[in-house]
Amino acid sequence: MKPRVRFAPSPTGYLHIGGARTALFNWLYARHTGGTFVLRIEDTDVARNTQEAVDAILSGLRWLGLNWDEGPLTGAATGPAKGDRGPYFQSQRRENYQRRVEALLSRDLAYEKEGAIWFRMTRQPILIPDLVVGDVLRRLTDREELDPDWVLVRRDGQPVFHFVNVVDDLEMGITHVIRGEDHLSNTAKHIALFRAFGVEPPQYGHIPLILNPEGSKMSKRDRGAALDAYIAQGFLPEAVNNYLCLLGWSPKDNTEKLPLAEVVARFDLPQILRHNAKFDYEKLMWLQGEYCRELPEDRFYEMSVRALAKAGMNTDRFDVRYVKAALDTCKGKIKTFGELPAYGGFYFKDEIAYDPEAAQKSFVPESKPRLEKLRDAFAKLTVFDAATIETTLKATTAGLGVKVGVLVHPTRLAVTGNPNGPSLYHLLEVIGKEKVLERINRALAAFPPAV
RNA sequence: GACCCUAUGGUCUAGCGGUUAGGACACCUCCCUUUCACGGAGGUAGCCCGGGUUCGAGUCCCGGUAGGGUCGCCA
Repeated sequence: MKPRVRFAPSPTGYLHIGGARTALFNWLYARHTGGTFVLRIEDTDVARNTQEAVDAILSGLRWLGLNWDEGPLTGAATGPAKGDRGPYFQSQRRENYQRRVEALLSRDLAYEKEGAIWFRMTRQPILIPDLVVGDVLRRLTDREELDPDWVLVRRDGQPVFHFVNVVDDLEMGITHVIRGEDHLSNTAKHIALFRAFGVEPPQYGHIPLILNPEGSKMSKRDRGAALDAYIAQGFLPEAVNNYLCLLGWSPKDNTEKLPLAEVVARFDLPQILRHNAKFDYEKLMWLQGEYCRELPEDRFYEMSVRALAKAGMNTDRFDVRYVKAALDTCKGKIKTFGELPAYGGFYFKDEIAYDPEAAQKSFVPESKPRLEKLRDAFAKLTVFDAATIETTLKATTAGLGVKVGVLVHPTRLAVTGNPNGPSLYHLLEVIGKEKVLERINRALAAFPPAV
């Protein structure tokens, strides 16, 4: 029988990186084994559920490319879904829970107390066979020693997580439960419930947690915790996926950068690590840079244009060849697309704002006549390409008896407003002689007067 | 507090009784480039502690310690 796995988030916040990693591991296992990946929305906490959170889960998974074989097609709880084990929103599965409660009640495996319905929990230690951790014998804690029973249905009629989770896994035919290790202790409750229903529990695989750099569970205030931040900052899903694969799983051969398709082929539960991993934003950023640098041109352009538009820069008013040439000088230099407006925005702006700190260093009285000399040399050029520009600039500095940097820095600042950026000679070529002269003149006017 | 999981450089990890303990990120130095990146060459830095087992333990066992998780009418 082919494995059936699921990702069952509760829509109470944003999709966080730990949830995304759990989804990814389930998806990988399904794809590796030819099994089925189910998405189920656990919206039983009516007080904390939000529609935005549901939408964020669906769009986040789609952005990562983690397509589900069964589950909702839209964020609407009563909307369309694919798969024949639905509904896939727990809020739409009330009758199932009711039926299951009654079954337990009728066999005295559950009872009512103080308006809630309680499960008669075994006092015996429960063996949790775990595909990742190994066999775990869970004993009662001292608190449970007093009374191991636990609530199935709250006084307000709402069934609790442990109950609905088990009922749904049972009815949806889930064969492997791959989830965070924070559920390991609670698995004893789940196993006992499955047995109460007369069925053997699914197989479990508890994966290690993702910790923040301080060493505790990632929370929303931690940098890098929210998936939508990556989307907003112009990360690439392949980079995020790749990094997430490396947190808690290892290809065992020192490979760091590997495409998802290869992970699908190599992924399996036994190679999942047993210890928690701290989230390393820098390493994710490194992978992001790697993937960004290798992006095919058309995708790079497409994402660049979108990032610029988001920052209010409309590239449509420029010639396509100009846009492409401009973006070419940025490719391989930026890591995320969120950096692009600040890095290469000068290509698409009319007014250049000078970096104040750099202006103080470069726009000094003694460099004014030098920059004027360069401007005059540029003005005489009939060919304005990178090579000619470089030769001209170097000849000018040589004539002045100064280092190349003496002209490079003020020129860059005058034309781009930034202390650094794409190759100066190439960016000047792209911008074109006319605009370059214009910008140099404008900068010259901004120079402080000589004393 | 009880129960459970875990323990290799700052971080992610390889290792599965005999290795000069390997790789990656980060960091430092140099080269390339008089921007910033990329790239190249070096470098600093590690087996939590204590007992066993063994001719020999990062590797196996036990005990500490430390970190994490769980003990809700949250999920």
